[in-house]
Amino acid sequence: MTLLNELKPFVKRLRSSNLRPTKQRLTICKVLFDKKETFHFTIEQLKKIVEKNTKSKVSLATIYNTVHAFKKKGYLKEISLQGNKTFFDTNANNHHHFYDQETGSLIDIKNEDIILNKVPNAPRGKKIKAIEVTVKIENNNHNQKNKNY
Amino acid sequence: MTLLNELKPFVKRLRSSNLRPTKQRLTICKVLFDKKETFHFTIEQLKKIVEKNTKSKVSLATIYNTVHAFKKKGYLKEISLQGNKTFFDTNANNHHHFYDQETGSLIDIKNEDIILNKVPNAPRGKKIKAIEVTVKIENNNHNQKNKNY
DNA sequence: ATTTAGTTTAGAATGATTATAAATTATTTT
DNA sequence: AAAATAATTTATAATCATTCTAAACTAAAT
Repeated sequence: MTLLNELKPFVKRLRSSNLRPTKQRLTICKVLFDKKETFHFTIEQLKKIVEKNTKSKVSLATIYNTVHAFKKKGYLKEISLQGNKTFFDTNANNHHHFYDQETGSLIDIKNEDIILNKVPNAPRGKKIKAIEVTVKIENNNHNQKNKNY
Repeated sequence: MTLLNELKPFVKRLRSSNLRPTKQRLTICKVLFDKKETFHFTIEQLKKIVEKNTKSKVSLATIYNTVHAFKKKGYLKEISLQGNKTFFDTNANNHHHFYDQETGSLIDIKNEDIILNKVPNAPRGKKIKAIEVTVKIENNNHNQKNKNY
């Protein structure tokens, strides 16, 4: 009954999106949205977390299907990054990122911590949908010349 | 001899980067850097252009090798975008992009056309290497409700 | 001219993602 | 509540981009 209660809002949310509240989807919801903090993940990572939580296997295809369904409904954001792995973000609101390519680490920047003073007009017939800033970072000592102290 | 002359600067450039000026690399240089305007491309696109230009086959591996070598030397930039295909940019300077996900089209925004007024400090031990802004655009009439005129 | 080192190449290997089609499960209809 | 239906899950195959490999080739150095 505790279980039922904690899943109730997800059942509602899924139903309202025309997604059937299946066991798999509810587990994934719990893993993704029942946290204090938002976070970033890859498909493989999510699969592992879900399987650890449920102590049972979930098909990789289901993870892909569900993540894409959630993305389409606006519950998840796909993050634009170089490289071949796709990252997702449980923070679906507009916000920005620090990205360290050397370590692959990704850190959220709150929307209000970046202010754009000047933005060009969208090309003819188009309008701006979102603005995403990626601040690429590297180690402080990177490229530091050897100094003789 | 005309041919030799127009390739001379590329020979020089390659040599100075410790890259041997091979036939393939020189053709790729010509395709990439002998244009008035910079442009964006994928590996497959570049392969096609190069083969049309030389009327002969070039190995896909060579295209990959060369593009990565040029990127490492700073002659090309890899563009961060969602999706599985990697885009490169012959404009290696700092600049930003409009991106229309529906059409996949990518348009340069000059660095000076976006001004960031507020930027957060890099995390501890890190420094900012580059800032990239992606302005996502969509059709003007997207999501427009039907109106009865 | 010979040697050495770097480059190209075709094809194999890998890794992420998508497609497929049968089995299962949720919902709707009766 | 049982039967019919429609959506979902699943394992596996297929696809696609990218990287690896090792042999053949080419440029540069001796």
